[in-house]
Amino acid sequence: MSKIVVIEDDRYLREELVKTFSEKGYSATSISSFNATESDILAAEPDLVVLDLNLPGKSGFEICKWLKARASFPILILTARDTLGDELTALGLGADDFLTKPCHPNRLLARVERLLQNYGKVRNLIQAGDLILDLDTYKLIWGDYHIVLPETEGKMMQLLFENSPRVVSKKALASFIWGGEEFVDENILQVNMVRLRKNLAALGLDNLIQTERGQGYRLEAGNES
Amino acid sequence: MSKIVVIEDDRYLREELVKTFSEKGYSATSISSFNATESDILAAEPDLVVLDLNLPGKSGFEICKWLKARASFPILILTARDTLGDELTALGLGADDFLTKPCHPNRLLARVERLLQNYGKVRNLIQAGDLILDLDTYKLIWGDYHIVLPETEGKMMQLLFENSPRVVSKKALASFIWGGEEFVDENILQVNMVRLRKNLAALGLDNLIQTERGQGYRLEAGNES
DNA sequence: ATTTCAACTTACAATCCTTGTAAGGCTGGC
DNA sequence: GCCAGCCTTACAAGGATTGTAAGTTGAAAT
Repeated sequence: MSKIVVIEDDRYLREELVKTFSEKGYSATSISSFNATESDILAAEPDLVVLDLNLPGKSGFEICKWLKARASFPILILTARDTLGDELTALGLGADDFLTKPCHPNRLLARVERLLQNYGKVRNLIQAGDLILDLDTYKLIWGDYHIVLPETEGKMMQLLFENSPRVVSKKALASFIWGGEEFVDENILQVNMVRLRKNLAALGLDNLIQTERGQGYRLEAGNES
Repeated sequence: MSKIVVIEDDRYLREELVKTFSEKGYSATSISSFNATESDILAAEPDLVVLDLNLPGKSGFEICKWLKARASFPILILTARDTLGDELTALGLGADDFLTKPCHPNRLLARVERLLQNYGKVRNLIQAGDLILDLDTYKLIWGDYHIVLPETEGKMMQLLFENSPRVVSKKALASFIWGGEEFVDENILQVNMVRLRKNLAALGLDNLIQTERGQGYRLEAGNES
């Protein structure tokens, strides 16, 4: 059965949620320490995340955005703050649904069920800014346009997505694409970078990938908050 | 701007909704006669549909299912019947969101905005039963599994999807795939059918496409209501 | 201004995937 | 058993993708 991870700092509600999901047959867990929240979530390999916005330390918005850039599970925001602004922000960052507390368990379950069914792990989609990348086919979506990249270029895109907007070294790219330990030829990487950039330009994305001389490449994702 | 079509039999609410959307800059229209609802909607080429469940004649559920099999725009159900069962049914049929009347305009707008942004026309997805087909890449999704079909097989799938569960003649398939008027070779169609079936079997979908001797092929989509 | 090294660019050939052709085998209904 | 309709397999042409080779360009430092 699907695995759900609950991110909620109120202990009572957290356990209530886990119980609700468990009773419905889901494998539900939660995170109780919020030091390395994001990586803890990734490590748990969830099929869906229920995320509170008010957490000690980092904001739920940040976590949502971070996760969406490197994983494809749906994120359901569950918050006490009933602001339309919050809802718009969350949905803009890629959140898949937005419910306010208190929330009837059946309503929550219905939404979770739908997300798992419709937008679940099957669609390997990751997101950076206003770009979406399908990891199965390397279809890149931007606004009304899309393009299907060949595998090598798609993998480059993937690693750049996952680290956006940080710099990715050529070494990291090469080992991600070809898996090899040592880094024999650096020319082939550049060739593929040219090809990728050409494909992106055809889409209208001209300066998406920037070169950091001596360090590597960086993807500056588009308009977001 | 995106085009929204409102399907609602209550005249007052219908005009209210159209006005709400228009003021936000959408191109909103509605349908006032419900004789050929489904084809009217398709003919309007919407980017999103707001659909009431209680309509004179056919049920909203039927319309939702029919549309999802041959178009890729998101469908938002807006209904007065606040039953959890309805919500589950609608979402199971592929509806993308579910709101109950009365509904604050801002809430509705926020949801519409999200659907257009996240799951809009960009992703060319059509649905038949529990299967999903991406028309850009011909990625076929079934539960936890997926496969990427080559173009020819993907097109076969598409036409079978759009007519499911009715029979599609070989002639129709051939002219859909190759466009030609006359139907020269029928062997190539069978070859591709074998390949498609082999690919489906690898996914676990063994008897998905049935042969109707002398008539054509038929796609019997999986478990649904 | 010159040097130097990283980054960029283009052309070409090997490889793999997809497609159509060909030829024969199977099957259900009469 | 016969025939039309359907299925199956093997093969070759064509195209897309990938890596190789061999340069040219450009920016920082002297």
